[in-house]
Formats: sequence, C-alpha cells, structure tokens
Amino acid sequence: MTIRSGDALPSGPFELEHRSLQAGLREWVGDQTGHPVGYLEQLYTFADRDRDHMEAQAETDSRTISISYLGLVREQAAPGAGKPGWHGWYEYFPWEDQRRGRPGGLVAVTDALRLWAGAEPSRREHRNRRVDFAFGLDGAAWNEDLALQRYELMYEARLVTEAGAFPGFATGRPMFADHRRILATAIARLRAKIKYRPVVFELMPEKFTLLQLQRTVEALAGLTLHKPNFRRLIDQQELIEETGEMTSETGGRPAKLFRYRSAVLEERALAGSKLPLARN
Amino acid sequence: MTIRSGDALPSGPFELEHRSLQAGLREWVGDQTGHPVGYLEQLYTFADRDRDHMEAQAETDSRTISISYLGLVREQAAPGAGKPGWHGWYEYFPWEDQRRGRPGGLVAVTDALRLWAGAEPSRREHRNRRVDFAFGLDGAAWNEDLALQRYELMYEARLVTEAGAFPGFATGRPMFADHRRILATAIARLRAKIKYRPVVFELMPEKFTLLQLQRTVEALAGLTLHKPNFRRLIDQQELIEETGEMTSETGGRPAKLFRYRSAVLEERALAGSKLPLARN
DNA sequence: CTCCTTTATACTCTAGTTGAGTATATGCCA
DNA sequence: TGGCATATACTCAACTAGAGTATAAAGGAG
Repeated sequence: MTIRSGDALPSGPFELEHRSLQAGLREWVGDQTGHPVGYLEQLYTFADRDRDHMEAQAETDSRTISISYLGLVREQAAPGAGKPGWHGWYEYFPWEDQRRGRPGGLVAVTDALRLWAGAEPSRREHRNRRVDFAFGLDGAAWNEDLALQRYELMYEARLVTEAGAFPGFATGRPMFADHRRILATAIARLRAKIKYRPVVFELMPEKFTLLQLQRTVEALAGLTLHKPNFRRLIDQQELIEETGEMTSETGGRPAKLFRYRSAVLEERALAGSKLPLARN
Repeated sequence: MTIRSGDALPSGPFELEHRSLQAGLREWVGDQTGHPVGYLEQLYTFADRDRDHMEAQAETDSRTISISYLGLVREQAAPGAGKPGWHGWYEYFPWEDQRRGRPGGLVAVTDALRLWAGAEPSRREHRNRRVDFAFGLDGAAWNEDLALQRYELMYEARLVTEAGAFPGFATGRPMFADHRRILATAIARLRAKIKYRPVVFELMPEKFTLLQLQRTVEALAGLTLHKPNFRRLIDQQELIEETGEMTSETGGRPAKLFRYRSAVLEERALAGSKLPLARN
C-alpha cells in the first residue's frame, strides 16, 4: 500500500500528541491512504549517517531516526475515503517471484553479480559464495527468506538505481529514499514469519476456500506449494473450520468455505503454526 | 553484563559524533563495562509515553526513544581495564531456569496468576488460557521461547516489583526502569535464535568440548538436552571440527577439543542451523 | 591394584513428519 | 455428453527426531 503512485511507503513524523509509535503510525497511514491498518509489527530502526547516501545530513547538527513497521490489511475492508495505491511487491522485486520458475531477468542480474565478484580478485571467492547462496546457484536451493540479502548484494554491486546503477537495467522499480530497502526487510520478515505464526489470516477475508489461502501464501513466498500437503498441514493444525457454505465462483467443482478459528489463532499467534515451506 | 552492581544494563545517549547506532552503542558499552562487544543485534525501539509508568514525562514537551540491542561477548576475551558486572540472567528470572526441573518458586507465581485471572470473572477464562499456555500448565508443555510473554503476564498481574508488587515476593531481582523487560526480550530472542542460527559460537572460547557447548546451549535455553541427540545434530551440520587436541580437565575420560569452522559459520549465519530444542 | 565413578563416544530402534505421487468427486461449459 | 477445471481423499517411501543402550577411557578411593 503506497503513496505517490507507488513511489513511496506511507510515513510521517512521530509527534507529541501521538500516544505511542504505533498510534502515530496508524494515524499517518490512515491519513495518507484512507485505509486503516490491522496487524502491525516493528521492523527496524535506522539512524545511520550514511543512510541512503544522504551526505548532506552530516553537515547539519541533527539526525533522522526512522522506525519502520510491517503492516497487514484486508483489501476487502476498504472504506470509501481516499484510495490507497495498491502495488504488488514483485513490481519492485521481480526476481523474488519464482512462482512460474526462475524469472527470465534473473540471469542478467546474476551475470552482473559475477562480474562484480570478479572485479576484486582478493574477495572474488567469498563474493561468489555469497551470490551462490543468496540466489540459489551452484547446487544451493532458492531460499525465499533471503530477500533482504539479495537486495543488499545487488545494492553493494550497484545493480539497483538507488545505489547508482544506470537506469534501464532490469532490476525492478526503485522507490523514494531507502523505502525499497525497507520493503525488502518487510518481505523477508513476513516470509519467515508465515512459517511459524498464523499471520496469513490477517490478509484473508472472513470466508475463503483452501485454494485461496494457498494462493495467498504462495504470493507471499513467491513459490508454488504442493496442494495435498498444504491442505494436510492446514487442517492438522485446526486453525480453520468449515462455515458449512460452498462457493462455485472458483471455476471447477464448488469449494467449501472456511473461516479461521479466532480462539485458536490467539494462542497460535504466540505459539507456532506450520506451512510446507521448509528447506531441505 | 551489567552496570551499577547488576541494577541496570549499559546504555547511553546517541550523539552526533557517533557514526551509527551500533558504533555509539559499542562506545557506551566499552566505556561502562571495559569490555568490547562482539555480536550485536537490534531488539526493539520504545517510545511510548507510558513506558515504565513515567507519567512525569507526559508533562514535558519531549519524548525519549530507546533503542535496545542484544549483544554477545566471550567472557574469556576480557581485557584488564574496568570490570563488567557479570550476572546470570536467572538472578532476574529464576522461573526461567528449568534445568533442574520446575523451580520451587514457580508454584507461588502461578497461584498468584490464578488469583489475578479469577479477579475479573469476564476475562477469567481467557486469562487462564494465557497462563496455561505461557507457563506450560494444564497439559501444555513448557516452552522456553515464551520468556517475554511470561514476564508480561507477571507484569500485568502486578507480580513484579516494577509493576507495583510489594517487595519480598519471590519473583526475581528487579532492575532500573524497564531494563528487566528489555532483558526478557533479549532472552526470548536469543532462545529463539539459537535454534536456527549458529549464534552460540559467539559465546564460546576458541576451543571447547562438545559437553561445554551443550552446557552453554542448556544455560541459554534453561533446559537440559539429550546428549546423544545433541552430538548427532552438531556434527551432522559440520559446524565444528576437531582440533586434534584433547583435554582432561573435564573430569572423566578426556574429551576432544573442537573449534568452529568459520567458513561454514559465515554461510550458516545467514541460513540455518539446528538444535534439538523442538516442541512436540 | 582393583573397583567405582565420571565423562566421552558410538550405535540402535521406533514413531512421527514430510515430500511426492495418485485417484476420485463434482461442478460448468461447449 | 464429454472434456475441463477445480476440489478432496488416500498412499508410500525417505528422512528426522526423540529416546534408550552399550562401550571406552580417564581419575580416585579403598
């Protein structure tokens, strides 16, 4: 959910009248997008002088401290006022979407990373190992959790425009200041989290089919899942229950509608929940 | 590693001459404890008006933002200057040490929590479920990761002195301001982390035996582990290698000395590593 | 000098989990 | 009516994790 036609994330200064950081954040996001946020989770606090190459700041006698958050909303709950600019995050990170196999553009990226690695002979081996690991090359498997590491490698190798790359290179849409880095942090955090906390349900409408749930998880992880195993894991954990209703809007055979069991979710929100996304 | 004889954590203001938050933190900790920090990881940023009941603050026109970190050091690496006040964290959280079974004092705590739960009939059931879950009662298993939830429950029920409990009640040693909450956050984070990142080695000396490693993990988790399984998991992952040396300082049969394989650690620091600490 | 204690190390067994594949059911639409 | 798309149920083999057992090698007590 963006502002400025997808160029920036909602944000604003923390002010004295705000009761808490979260309260202030909710207010800013609500004002800027016309959409109330549900789930909120603190991500990271930045205060480095060289944050996004803002050298000018070093000359003033003040510092900006940015506290970033991950927020989740239900698209369905949209009120009338204001319209949030919805943008799929793969617009900014095309290489992160592996649902239809490796995206074509990835080869150009990893080739460029190889060049960067070779540019400094002393660090070549180490850099190549980092690239292999982050991008699942040379025997390593693709790990969707490493979204931030991948972005940081590309930043270090100056393959993204905000790090000084010449525009036009197929490395996704840039954002204002360091917002794309914050987004990468959020993606990595959310991808890791869905594997052990039932946060997906924060994104689902009240009633949904099992395939809708699976598609949501897949969209977050950027991977496709094995359908039978997904279903087995979901109903083993008793996170959801049948509503009794069916829907035939899904195309083929009508599907049962489910809802999440809020009592269980409350506990599992603290404890665990599993998804068939584990490595080998 | 504390200051003020164990009453407070090292801390200090973030100033203009600090290159970054981490740099500033390293400087303050070094100055206050005479001990350089190794591993650092950001925990949480607090800025709430009612942080630790500091009502006075609401009247001034400024707010304090506290950014907390988890740091790890090797005790062995101590330089001469200054002496850090080492305190075991179970001094502050005696109920968290389950290595010799349930600590005796826990019964008094959970009894008091039951009373608190019953005090409000409408929330009784919900509160009791939270207590069961956090403290592993009524069929639930003890989960060492829930250190923060346990502290927060006790805080809510006013069983800790910083929340207004009468002193003398056996609920561990309090700390300055909200430092004990920060410590609880750090414990929870570290306990969760050792299960999938090889951070334990940040605490180990260069050479160590397998039992020493196990004892360290046990101290962190507050649990005892199955020795054969621990060893199996450790050498399956090839995180460590034999030095070729032996030590007979451990009591019985002399043990092999191991060191960690830094090359592997570097990768695993990003990827995974396992410990036999899983739930059932 | 022998037995006992303590620690180290190796091996086995079983239950449960997980990844993958296969088969059948039920609606819509041409 | 047959094909297509989706939904749902079942099977199987490989692997993992928890638990237990057995043996080796030191020091110390008698």
